[in-house]
Amino acid sequence: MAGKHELHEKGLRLTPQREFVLAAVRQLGHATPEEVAEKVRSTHPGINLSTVYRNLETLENVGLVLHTHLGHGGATYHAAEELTHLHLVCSDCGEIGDAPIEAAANFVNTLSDEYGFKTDVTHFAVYGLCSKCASKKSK
Amino acid sequence: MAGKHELHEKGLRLTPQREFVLAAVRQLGHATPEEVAEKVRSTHPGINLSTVYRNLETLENVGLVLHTHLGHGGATYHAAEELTHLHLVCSDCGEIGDAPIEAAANFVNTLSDEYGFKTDVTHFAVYGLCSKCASKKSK
DNA sequence: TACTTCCTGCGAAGAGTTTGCAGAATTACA
DNA sequence: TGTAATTCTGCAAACTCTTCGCAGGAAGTA
Repeated sequence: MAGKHELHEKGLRLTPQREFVLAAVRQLGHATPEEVAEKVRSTHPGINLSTVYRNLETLENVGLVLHTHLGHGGATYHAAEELTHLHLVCSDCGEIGDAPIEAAANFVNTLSDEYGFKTDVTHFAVYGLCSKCASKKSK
Repeated sequence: MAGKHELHEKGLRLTPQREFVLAAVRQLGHATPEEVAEKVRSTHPGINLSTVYRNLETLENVGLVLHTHLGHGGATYHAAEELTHLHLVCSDCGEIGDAPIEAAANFVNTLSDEYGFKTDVTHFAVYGLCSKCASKKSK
């Protein structure tokens, strides 16, 4: 699966901790550093939180993972190749939904054409009410 | 300008601290709690940071101010009546630009029609490269 | 004015993240 | 395969940002 060389190619050393962190990010989809640590501990109990933080940063620097801000303050991490969707964060229930990037295509073009702003769609969270909470409120 | 009654009408007591916090938010446009505190201290030096936090929360509860997440973690506060624009946060220089809400109208409709998601446009930040940084990079 | 209730300042506590250091572990090279 | 150079990890402490408990003080009410 995850060839060992992808870390070498980036000039990084191949340590179990680093592999586990990368694997955890890929499995979790999106996860906070804390969640990544928890996941990693299921196979590598001794891993330190600092190590997770440092590896997330390192992996982000070489482009293997990315982080997004979903609002509550902390960052959440994604495998770079899996970040192909928008995040719809419900202000009511906190649920994080997905929508394809294409849904924002017009919006991105508008901002680019009219304001010269090159939107990084993969990095922003969209706030609002999910369909469940919206219908709950209209009752 | 800011009639004294607007706080009374919300069932809040009228304290100098509270008035200053509200005034600071209105003057600053968008500001972190720390910035609000700094602003308030220019006229009311002794104000405590906790007081600022508590008043921001109180004022938000009654709908006079709102907060948005611009990404770096902390929240920034706005006067409710002034929050009529999108935030374009530059990932490179950190500058916060504005765009009218209408620029997102199509996007909001798309999400509503296709995913049932009711976007709160005033609460989300848009990440990307501002025109200055974008042209810098293309050189 | 006197009373009730809310608000403020202060200090401490809590969550989340970063940093310095010493001891491993990994890699490169002979 | 052995050895040296360098990076990485774990641990503990430090830091930032935010919240909380408490006691005194201020605002509102009659």
